[in-house]
Amino acid sequence: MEGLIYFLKGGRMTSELDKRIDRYTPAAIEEKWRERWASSGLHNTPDVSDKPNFYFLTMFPYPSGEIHVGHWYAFAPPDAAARFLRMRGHNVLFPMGFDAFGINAENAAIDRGMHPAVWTEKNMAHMREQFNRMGAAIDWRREVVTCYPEYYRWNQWMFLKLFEKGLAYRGEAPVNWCPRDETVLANEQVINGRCERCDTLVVKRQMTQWFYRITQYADELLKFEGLDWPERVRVLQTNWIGRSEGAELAFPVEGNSGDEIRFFTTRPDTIYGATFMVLAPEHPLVAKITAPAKRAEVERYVESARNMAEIERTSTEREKTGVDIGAFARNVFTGERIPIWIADYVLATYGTGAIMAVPGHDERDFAFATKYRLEIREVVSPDGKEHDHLDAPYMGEGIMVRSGPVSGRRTDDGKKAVADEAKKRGIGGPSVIYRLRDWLISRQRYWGTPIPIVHCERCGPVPVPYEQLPVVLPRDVEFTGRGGSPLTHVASFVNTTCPKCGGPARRDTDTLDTFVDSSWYMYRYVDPKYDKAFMNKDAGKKWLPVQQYTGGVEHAILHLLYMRFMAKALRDLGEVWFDEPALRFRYQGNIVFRGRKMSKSRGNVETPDAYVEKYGADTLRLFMMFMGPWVDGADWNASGIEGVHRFLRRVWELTQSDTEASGSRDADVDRAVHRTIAKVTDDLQTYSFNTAVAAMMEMSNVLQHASGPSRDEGVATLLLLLAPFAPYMTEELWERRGGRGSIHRQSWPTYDPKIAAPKEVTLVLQIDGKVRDRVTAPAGIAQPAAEKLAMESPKVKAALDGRRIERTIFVPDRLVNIVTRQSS
RNA sequence: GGGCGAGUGGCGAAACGGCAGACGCGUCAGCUUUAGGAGCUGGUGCUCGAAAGAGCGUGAGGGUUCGAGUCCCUCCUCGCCCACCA
Repeated sequence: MEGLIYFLKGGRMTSELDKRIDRYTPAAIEEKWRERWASSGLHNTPDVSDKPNFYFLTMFPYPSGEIHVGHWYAFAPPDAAARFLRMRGHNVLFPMGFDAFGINAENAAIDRGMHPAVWTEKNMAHMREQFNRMGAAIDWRREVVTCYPEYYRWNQWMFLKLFEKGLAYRGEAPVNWCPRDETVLANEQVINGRCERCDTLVVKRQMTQWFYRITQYADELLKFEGLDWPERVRVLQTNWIGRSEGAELAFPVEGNSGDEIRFFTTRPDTIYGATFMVLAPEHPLVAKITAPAKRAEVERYVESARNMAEIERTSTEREKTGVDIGAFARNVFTGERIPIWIADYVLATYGTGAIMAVPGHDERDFAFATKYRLEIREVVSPDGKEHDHLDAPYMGEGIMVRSGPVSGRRTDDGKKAVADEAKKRGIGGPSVIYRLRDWLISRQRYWGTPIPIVHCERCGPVPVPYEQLPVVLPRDVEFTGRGGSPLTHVASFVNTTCPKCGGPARRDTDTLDTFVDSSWYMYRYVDPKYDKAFMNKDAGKKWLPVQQYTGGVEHAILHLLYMRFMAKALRDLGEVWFDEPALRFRYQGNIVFRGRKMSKSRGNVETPDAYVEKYGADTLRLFMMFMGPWVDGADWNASGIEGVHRFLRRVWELTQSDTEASGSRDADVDRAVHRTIAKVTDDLQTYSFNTAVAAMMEMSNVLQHASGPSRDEGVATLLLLLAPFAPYMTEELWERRGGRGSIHRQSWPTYDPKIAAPKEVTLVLQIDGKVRDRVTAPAGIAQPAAEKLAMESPKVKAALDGRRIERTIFVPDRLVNIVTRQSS
């Protein structure tokens, strides 16, 4: 069969027999071109060519083992978009790699006894093969794999650079701990109080960990200037960073210790209503200032808060609890002595871990005060009148009452007045805080980048000297799944000497969060084998920043925020020359299966291989793009795949049949062709793949019923338009029709608006907005002529009977609407 | 509880404020075929009607407009994100 296809190539079929034999056989065609493209290096991208460079990046996958339909959805449409840009005259870098570190590999090792490195290699080999079957135009020479020492040594290098700059630090903080994975998690990896990976309830633990100081860039990360990113992603990031303006103030603790409680508030104007204070149970002052009589009760409460799962503790449904610690602070504005409580509704990790409670004007404080019979005082009134009793807290703006010298002011004005007054008295002043916390980057896991730090009893944490990088992850370890990270048990790795004093020391056994790996991989693609720096800057200058980035919305906060942070940090280290790593971002929606996320544990992962086998990769690519709007994702249902396959077969048949070399042009066909060029070009720029495919289907329907030179040219044009979508079949047909070189190296067709413009239009005739008739008119018909046509319509005449014409609306080439009034 | 997004045929969907349902799936009828399949031609929102045609139709209700799936308000349902953030 295959031989026959080769034999027949280029020739037009004449007999019925030949026609039947020379059918579309995707399997043979696709294999043939996979080999040819690989050997000719068709997808290799030079750093310099006669065309302008364009860096088109799609988020690299985790090597989970299988390219599933979700991957196809993420990669096939961007591949088409990248191919389109190539035909439009760009030198497009479309690289691929693997985000190869991570906990799954380690779990596979524990479950199956296979080393994570072996498991990962096996998976990558399979997935590369699947990428190739997809027909993705990937330059594999530029592949990046994050678990190789030549990659992660630069991860370590960056860590040390950030450490020098104070952007990486070791600190004690209440952190998220997953008891099952036995590791800490970043805030961003806790989903509904559960571990992102294994769904186990996360608890808070006080631990010493490594952090990247992302909060230093909070304000800059809120700016999206010059970025063409979807509104949705910008909003998600903005909310995640959570900027709040207010004041940070301090009230002294009663007694001689000189202690004070610092707190943040967005409502300094309500300070005269602060009738008590609340500390987080973990607040460092608790142990110090608790009254001896209350100590036992307080300790019990602190202990129970510590053991509570994060989700339970922060549940809004739960009734508030707390304990009076028997200490007092002074509200320096009212001069009053106010009680200090601890309660777990105050979070140690936000602000200063302490609040002034204003029950009259805060819901949570109101609920707490009501339960524990604490004073609720009105200090803001909507109308300026004082009320003796509040049934509910009043959170709105208004006139300040019972507020000493600032009474009678409006709250917006009072905010500033109180903050200024506090500053004058030396107890604080205006302040801004963020919801965003520093990025916790250390993990107690094996399969990741070792943190290049040595702990010396005498010198403390000491950076590994740059010339000793990489700190290689030891291969021989035992995977038991218990007893913490396997690294802690590898004596040859752990025991070392201090680079500073030469004394005995221990290596840090934590590894870096894999989101660190992926925060800079786009710089590595330009020259992944470069061994003098994390990036070959000469090559990088030709490509970066990324002009188009695509990936799933689920990374809107995690990866996309870390990636932006890393670019800014590297910029401040003098290592990159731009503020933002990716100028334009577009996301695809999720592919779900019967309304649920596909996952191996649910056993509902759909593999594309069977469809590729049956219909070919071109069909599956096209189907992925035809299903619906790319941003919306889809519930996987392959029932429509026959339709796109039939379309490809029809295109194939179009190119097989005889055509008339002579004959006259057909204006209708020419118009359809040029309109389709316009539509597909437009849709590819806006990622509206589904309507682009629909337009090509319409075009092929027109061509099927046409003949002559217009048809022949139309078929050639259709192949070019279809090339980014169905690269294999179009390449085969291009060759058979005697095309020179690869179809993928051809120029994208252009269209003539004059040819695309319709000659005739259908004018809709309306009476009072209701459609009464339709007439055909020459395009560009003027209003008077159109109105005349309308008045000639019998249906319009009938509908106008007994009505007086008030006015007429004319929309060129579209409609005439006659507005009437009942004549009396 | 807050924020964002979405509700259109049996299904996936399309529609610069201007012919609702392009394109495709499914389905029905016809042609073709020994048969199955594939292919081709045509129909297919709902209701009434033999037909011509008429009426009704974009989650519900109101509004703006000559004209609303599209803009505004209220509500309902679903999805995503955040969720005691001071």
